[in-house]
Amino acid sequence: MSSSKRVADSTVRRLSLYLSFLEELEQTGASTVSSDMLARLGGTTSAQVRKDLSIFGSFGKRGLGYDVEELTSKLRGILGLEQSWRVCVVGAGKLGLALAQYPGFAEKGFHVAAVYDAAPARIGTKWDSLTVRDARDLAGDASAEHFDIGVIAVPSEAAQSVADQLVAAGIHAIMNFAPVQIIVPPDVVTRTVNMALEFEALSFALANWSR
Amino acid sequence: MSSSKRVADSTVRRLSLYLSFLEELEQTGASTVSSDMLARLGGTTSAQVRKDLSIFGSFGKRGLGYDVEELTSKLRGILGLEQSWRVCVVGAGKLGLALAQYPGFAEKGFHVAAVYDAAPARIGTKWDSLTVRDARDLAGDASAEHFDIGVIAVPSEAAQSVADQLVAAGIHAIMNFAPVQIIVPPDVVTRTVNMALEFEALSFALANWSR
DNA sequence: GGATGTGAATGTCTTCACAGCT
DNA sequence: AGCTGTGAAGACATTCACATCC
Repeated sequence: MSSSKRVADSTVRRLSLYLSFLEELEQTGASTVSSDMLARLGGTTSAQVRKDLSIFGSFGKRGLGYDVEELTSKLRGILGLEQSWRVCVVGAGKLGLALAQYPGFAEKGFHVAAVYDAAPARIGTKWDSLTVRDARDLAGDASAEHFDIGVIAVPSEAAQSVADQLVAAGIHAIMNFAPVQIIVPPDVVTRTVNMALEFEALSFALANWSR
Repeated sequence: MSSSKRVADSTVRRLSLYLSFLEELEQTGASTVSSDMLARLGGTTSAQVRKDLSIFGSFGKRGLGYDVEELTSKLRGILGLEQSWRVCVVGAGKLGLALAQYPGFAEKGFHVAAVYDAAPARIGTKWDSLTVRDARDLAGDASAEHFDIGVIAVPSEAAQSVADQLVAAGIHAIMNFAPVQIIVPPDVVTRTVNMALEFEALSFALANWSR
C-alpha cells in the first residue's frame, strides 16, 4: 500500500503488461487466471509474476489463481490509472499530433488538455477540439489548468529548455521524445523514449549476430 | 572482438547515448574526452562508462582520456552503424509515415527501402520516393530486396500476423510499435516500443509520489 | 491437488578502489 | 598528477523450492 520501498522499473513495466493481458482476458469472459498463464503471455516466469504482485499485496487465492476482475482493478489502482491525468504536449509537429489524436491514449486516462508550440505558423491551428497555443503561455496557463504530465515533442536543441519551462510550471512528470538526455530536479520524474536508441540496439544485435 | 559474451541491454543503450554525445563533441572540435565527462552527459558514473567500453576493448589512454574521433568510430563499429541497414515498414498509417520521413533515421544508416499496407485505399499512395506496396507482396519482395529490419506499425490485432510474415520472409530483426508482446523464433531479435507502457510508468510514479 | 506467497540461493549489473600507464 | 582498466565488493533482480492455504 503506497509503501516506501522503491519499485524496480522492470517491475512496473511488467505490471503494465499484465494489465493489458488482463483487459483482453476480461473480454473473453475468463473469470480467473494463474500466474503461469500471465507469465506465458508476458514472456516471463510464474515466480516472477508472483513476486511482482506480492510487492503490493496478496491478490490471489492459493489453489485457484487470481480473480481477473479484481486483479485488473488492483493493477489499475497501483499504476494510477483510476484517475485521469491532465497532459500538456509541447511541440505541435507530427509526433505531437499523433499523440494528441491517438485514441488509446485517452482511453487509458491520459487526457491531452493543451498543445503548445513556439512557431507562429502553428499557433492558432486547430486539431479536433484543441487549439495550438503559444509556448510562452505555458507558465501562465499551468497554475490554472494544473497539468500532471508534460510531453516534450520538440527537436533536440529545444528539449532542455522546454523541460525547464515544464518544471518551472510546476509539472512533476515529463515524457521526453527528443533523443537527448534531459536534466531535471530530483522531485521530477522523467522518461525518455528514444527511437534512435532502439534501432541502434537492433543494429547492434544484427552486427553481433555471429555471437 | 565480436566476442561471445552476452552484452546487457542497458549497456547497449548507454553506448548509443555515448555515441550521440561524441557526435556532438566532434562538432565542437573537442579532440579528447574523459569517462567522467561522458558520465556527466549521460547521467551515469565514470566507472560505468569505463566498464561499458572495456567490454569491447581498451580505447582510452591513461592520464588522457579517449580520443573523440577514434572512440566515435569504434562505437559506430560496435553498434553496427558503419553499414547501412535496409528497413521495410509494414503499416502505412501515421506512425509508418513519420518513420519513413524522419531524416535522422536515414542519417544513422537506416534506409527505408519499402513500405507495405493491407488497406487497398493506401496501396499505391506515394510518399516522397516511396510507393506503398501491397502487404501480400512482402514475402515475394523480400528475397530480392534483402531487408535487414522489419518495422511493425500496424494495429495490435495485426501485429503477430505481420511478425510471422516478416519472419517467413527471412528477416531477423523486428522493431515492433504495436502495444503487444510478439512471439518469434529464437534466431530473431525483437524490440517493442510501447508508448502506453511508458506513460503508465509515469502514471505509477505520480500515483506513488507520496513515496 | 493445485496454485499462491515468500525466504533463500543464484545470477546479473553497478559501484568501489586502486594498480598501472602516460 | 591525471585518468584508464579491472578485480573485488556490494546492490539489485530473478529463479528455486517449498510451506501454506483453498
